[in-house]
Amino acid sequence: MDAPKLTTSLELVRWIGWAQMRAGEDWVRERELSHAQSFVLGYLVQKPGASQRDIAEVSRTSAASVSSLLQGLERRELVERRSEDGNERTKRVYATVAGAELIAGFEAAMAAVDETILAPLDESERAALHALLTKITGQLAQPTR
Amino acid sequence: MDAPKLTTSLELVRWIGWAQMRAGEDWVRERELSHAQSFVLGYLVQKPGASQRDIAEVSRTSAASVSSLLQGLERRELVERRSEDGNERTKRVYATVAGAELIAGFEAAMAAVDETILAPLDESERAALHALLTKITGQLAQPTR
DNA sequence: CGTTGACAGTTAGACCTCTAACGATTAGGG
DNA sequence: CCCTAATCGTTAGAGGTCTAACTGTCAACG
Repeated sequence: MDAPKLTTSLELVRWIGWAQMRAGEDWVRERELSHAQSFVLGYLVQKPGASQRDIAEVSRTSAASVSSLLQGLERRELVERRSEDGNERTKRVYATVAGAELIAGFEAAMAAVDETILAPLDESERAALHALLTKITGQLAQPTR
Repeated sequence: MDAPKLTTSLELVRWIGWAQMRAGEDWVRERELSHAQSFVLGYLVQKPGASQRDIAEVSRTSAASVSSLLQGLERRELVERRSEDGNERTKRVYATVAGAELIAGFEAAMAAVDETILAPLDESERAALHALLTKITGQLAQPTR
């Protein structure tokens, strides 16, 4: 999706964010992962043992989608589900070694994309941009971790 | 989708862009439009008479999706398709008055969201942000119009 | 205890988007 | 002219996400 006019700052933000997303999606596509799957896998690397409930909340998707999405990841042995703590109702989900390695590759690719996008700015400009963006995001609802 | 850590500038950009998109999606959802439909309708308001080919290219979606997407918009009388210029192969698409009104409401809503997001910045900060973002986007592939 | 209500996860069915294959129309070169 | 190739749009089938309804588990309270 292109931004239509690119006049206001936030149209520019939309455009940049979209360019990032497209690059990331290209990367995961080549590995036959969906955007949602890569996000969930990334979350599991940072939060091993998260419940499906947690995953649904953080990725702002439905519990039903998480269920089928994890089925796919489990089939490819990127993820494991177990019941623990004598709790048969909740399932804890863990990324496997293969899953963690995949995510490491993804994050490296995204960092490279970010570097490309920021290339036109020098150090002081980057610092200024970061300060302005931080000021904006401070006002928005914080992400859940 | 939340951004995971929010440390780098581009993670912040992702986060802001995502907040915008979510707000926009809420708005169109209430009107029973998909994100893709609202985008296409918006494009048609700016480019009356675009071909389906054009629409697919600009919205970076498949011609097949455009086809069924326009069927939905046509059923709701937000859009019209006609063949013109003695050309029976290409169909030209136009937003109806109702369609244009819907988009006007959408854009007003998005402008309000943007204002809320930018609220923490004063005039000079906004100018600085705009300059930095322009410098970045100048390097990226320009949108197709 | 036993019942009732809340909670975690799965399944069923609808919708939307995609890729691939297909008609139909147009343009261009012998 | 006509044959070929390219272009525009549609249809068919697969895959993914959503909502709603369901099963199974836990907790609380009489």
